[in-house]
Amino acid sequence: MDSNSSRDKRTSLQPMRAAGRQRVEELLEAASDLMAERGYEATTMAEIAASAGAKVGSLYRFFPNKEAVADALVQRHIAVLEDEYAALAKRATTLSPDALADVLIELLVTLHPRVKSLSALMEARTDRMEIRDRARGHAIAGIAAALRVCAPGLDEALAKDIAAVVLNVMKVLRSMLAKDAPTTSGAPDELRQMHRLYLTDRLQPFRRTPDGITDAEP
Amino acid sequence: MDSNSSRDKRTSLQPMRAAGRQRVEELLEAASDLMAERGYEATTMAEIAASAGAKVGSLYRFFPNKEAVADALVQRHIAVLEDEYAALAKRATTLSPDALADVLIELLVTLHPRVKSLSALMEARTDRMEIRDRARGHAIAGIAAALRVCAPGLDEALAKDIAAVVLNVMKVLRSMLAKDAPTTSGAPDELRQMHRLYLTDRLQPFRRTPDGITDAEP
DNA sequence: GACGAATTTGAGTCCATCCTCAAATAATAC
DNA sequence: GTATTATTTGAGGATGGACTCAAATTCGTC
Repeated sequence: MDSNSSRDKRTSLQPMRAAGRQRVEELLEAASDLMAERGYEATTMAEIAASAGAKVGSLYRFFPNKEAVADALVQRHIAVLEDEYAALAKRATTLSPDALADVLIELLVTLHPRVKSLSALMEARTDRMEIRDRARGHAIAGIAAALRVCAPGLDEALAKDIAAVVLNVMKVLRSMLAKDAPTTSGAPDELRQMHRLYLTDRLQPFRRTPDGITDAEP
Repeated sequence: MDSNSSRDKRTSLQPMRAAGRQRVEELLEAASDLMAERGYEATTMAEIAASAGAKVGSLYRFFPNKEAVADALVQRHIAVLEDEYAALAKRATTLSPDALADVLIELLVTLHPRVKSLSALMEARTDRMEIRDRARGHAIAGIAAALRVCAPGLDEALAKDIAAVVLNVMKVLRSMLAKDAPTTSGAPDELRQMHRLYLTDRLQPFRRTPDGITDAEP
């Protein structure tokens, strides 16, 4: 339908020079920090620009509106997650369900510096939810794939259901560890414990063994 | 410090007549519905009034500002939760850990009609977070109390940590069952399963028996 | 029904924030 | 150096939504 790949929302140019690309980086970095800190709504376009050492005009040169900034951030976060899940799927062959549980649940925490504003952006309510839905879909597919590497024979649909649970546990752990966390100190460990119990229970029947695959017994 | 109990934020009168009390009910009901639907920020004062068949002026007669509306809603939600947790603590003597796990996790779901906007309000970022923190505190204390009735001897601090986990699981289940839920259909059951496994594991050592209390063994 | 008090009204003020744009400046090509 | 193109600037325009208030209306009481 579209002759070129640009969004039909008004004008917004791709940066053509090194300086422009650099600016875009700075703007997105600033936006990510601010939105992670205050949330999507509470972050203003002027703040983003100022925090990147620029003026609003520059911001609007590269992004047609505020939502486009959020979308660009989500896109980048998706890319990071894709990479990490791919890497994890490779490692998963050598991991026991227990070990996989631990790696999975810490993933969002260790990845935090690279996807700082992800949770704030996933919570934000905007007109087009499509990108956010895709992000969630990618995350679940990635986790499900890792699970099935570790536990071959695990039903595809079931793997996605389990992945949805795992993703939510990851989110809760992240929120518990946030700096203004209003939770008791032992809670994160309890959460980890619950997650381990659950994944062990779910993956044990399909556990990969050195010489093959043990069959399930109900 | 204050001579009377009213907030120092401008004027706002208590309703003096039946009509006024009725209006306040309608306004809060409308506010709860709208905020549950669209979130705190996206709900405007004019919408709240209109949805209750009133004009903004009436709304501002009883509430000094938007935040006061949210606070009043949270207050009411807290009261509902207090009641429910108290009732649950009574029932808990007769419940096995398994049964308690099931009752607990469904609580926020069954209570939903009465605390519709609670999750939206807990997410909202406003100046004064104090009321929200108290709400969370009450919820955790209520859950912890129920746990300790079911499992006497459970350490108080540990009970709170477990309660924090339970509360978060409840929240996730609620969000999974929301009408625009973006999750796979089997996910809620998986979540319930995880919760059961966890609580069983945690409470089993302190399980109440017909003739007393079995001691813990690590 | 007359009086005062509670309630309702809705037009209007104020202000924050998104977004625009024409002109200035900097980088690149030749 | 000059022409061209990319980038920056920052003062507004436009909008929307929180909040105000004086006047109108309704309610309760005697």
